[in-house]
Amino acid sequence: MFIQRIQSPGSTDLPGSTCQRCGARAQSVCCVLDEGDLGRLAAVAVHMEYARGQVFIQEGDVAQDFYNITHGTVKLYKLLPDGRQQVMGFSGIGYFLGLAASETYAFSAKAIEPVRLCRFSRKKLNGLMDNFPQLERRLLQTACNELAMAQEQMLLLGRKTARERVASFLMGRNRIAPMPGTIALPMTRTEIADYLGLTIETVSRTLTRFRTEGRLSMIPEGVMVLDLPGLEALAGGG
Amino acid sequence: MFIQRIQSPGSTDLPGSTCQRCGARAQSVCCVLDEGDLGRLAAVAVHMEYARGQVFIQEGDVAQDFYNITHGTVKLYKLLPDGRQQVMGFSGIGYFLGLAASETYAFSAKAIEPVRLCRFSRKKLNGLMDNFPQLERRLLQTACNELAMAQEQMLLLGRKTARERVASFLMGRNRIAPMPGTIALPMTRTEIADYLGLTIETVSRTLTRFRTEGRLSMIPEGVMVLDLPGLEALAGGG
DNA sequence: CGCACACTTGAACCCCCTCAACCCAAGTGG
DNA sequence: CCACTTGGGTTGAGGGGGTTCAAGTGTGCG
Repeated sequence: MFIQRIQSPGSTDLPGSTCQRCGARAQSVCCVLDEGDLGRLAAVAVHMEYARGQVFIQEGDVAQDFYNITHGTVKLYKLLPDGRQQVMGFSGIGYFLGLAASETYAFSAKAIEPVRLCRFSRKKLNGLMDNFPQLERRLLQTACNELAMAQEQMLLLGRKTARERVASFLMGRNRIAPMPGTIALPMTRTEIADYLGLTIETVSRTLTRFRTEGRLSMIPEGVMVLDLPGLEALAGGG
Repeated sequence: MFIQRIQSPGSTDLPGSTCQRCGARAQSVCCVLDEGDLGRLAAVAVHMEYARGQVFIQEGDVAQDFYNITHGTVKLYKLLPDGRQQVMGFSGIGYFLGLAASETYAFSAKAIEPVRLCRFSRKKLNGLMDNFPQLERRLLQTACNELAMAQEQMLLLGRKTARERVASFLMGRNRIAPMPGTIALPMTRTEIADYLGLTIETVSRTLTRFRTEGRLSMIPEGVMVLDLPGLEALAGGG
């Protein structure tokens, strides 16, 4: 449960330089800032690193910080009192965490791979937003995107069958895959099940059935798509 | 399917006056603007009225307008190709509709009661946001609230039982009820079912069972809560 | 080796869905 | 006035998709 603070080596610790050479910059909200303004962002950013399995946002805690993921994957989830879990999503590089209207976090966040991220204090970022309206507009866009994805997931959870859910999940992963057709699944079957509102057994059986139907093949890191049109049709509920 | 355009009578049609005396102002995003700025908002607003059953936003259509509800209730929903329906939410007075990152609407909207609303062109409102950053910040808050509610609904759809879903729905309605304990249900059982990821029969049976258990009593406009603690406990999944 | 963890597979069960009948109130039209 | 229709709601019987329970496989690791 201990938190490791990453300090840049002296020569690269000039103000702004860390943000300017950040690998996640192009994919994150930071991309709306130019080289000069990045310095002011870097001044309020703290680099963090978490090991696999670490929970770094706890539902209900006071929301003091925002996070921007630069490496790895996290899962966002909510729990019921008896332990039932619903995963809200899996977030990777460039993803902005912590958007919340209320004073407390609405969900927990756990690293499912080794994760590196930037942490910003809410207060300081609010100050930054006053000076950089394009940052605020970008966050509004981000929030709207999140909302659209959440609504798509509500359709899945409320009305799709198990086969349609698993197919939808795979097609969603395929859309963000660096090499389409080869889908990485860094999360466990349990986590997939908790994301899709199913049990681990149903997920496993459904994947097996997709395999025996020739729609995909299993590889160590995930799956390879063999029948893209078929899976897309299933995912769309057609 | 025809759309009625409401024109204010001459004497009240002064710029800004319509917004200043709007009953929904205090509950809507407009509340961040002062009396003077309201005039510029009123200049870009068009008052609309829709009868019960009218669909005024169609999923997939180009998103040219935002809407702000001043009277009545609308349901927001998505459809699968075969007709399966998922209701994303029921929106009442003061609610801001049309927040969308993409160029097209992500859901449809139907009036389930006679509805009056203000329509703003996206373009004009974007121009307004440049001048009134507090409006943009309020929209960001709104979007974050929506997101939190959507995530709570994902937990419901993915992990709660039928009883817990209906109880959660009733407690949610109770929270926004003008007289707590007396819950208005302007939507049909079918619409409740499509909101909760259930069938109409299950919703009906569950309500009947709550009644026989002495948890509520049915009234013409909705239900009256008799066992608030019990329903709250059920809703929370306890 | 032994343990933990992730995953798969089988069998039985159950919650909710499907199908169907029925009630009731509000039109509507002769 | 009654006959008929339509839409919303309730209730019952039966079936099925997914869960639950259980056993077994594979794999990484101290």
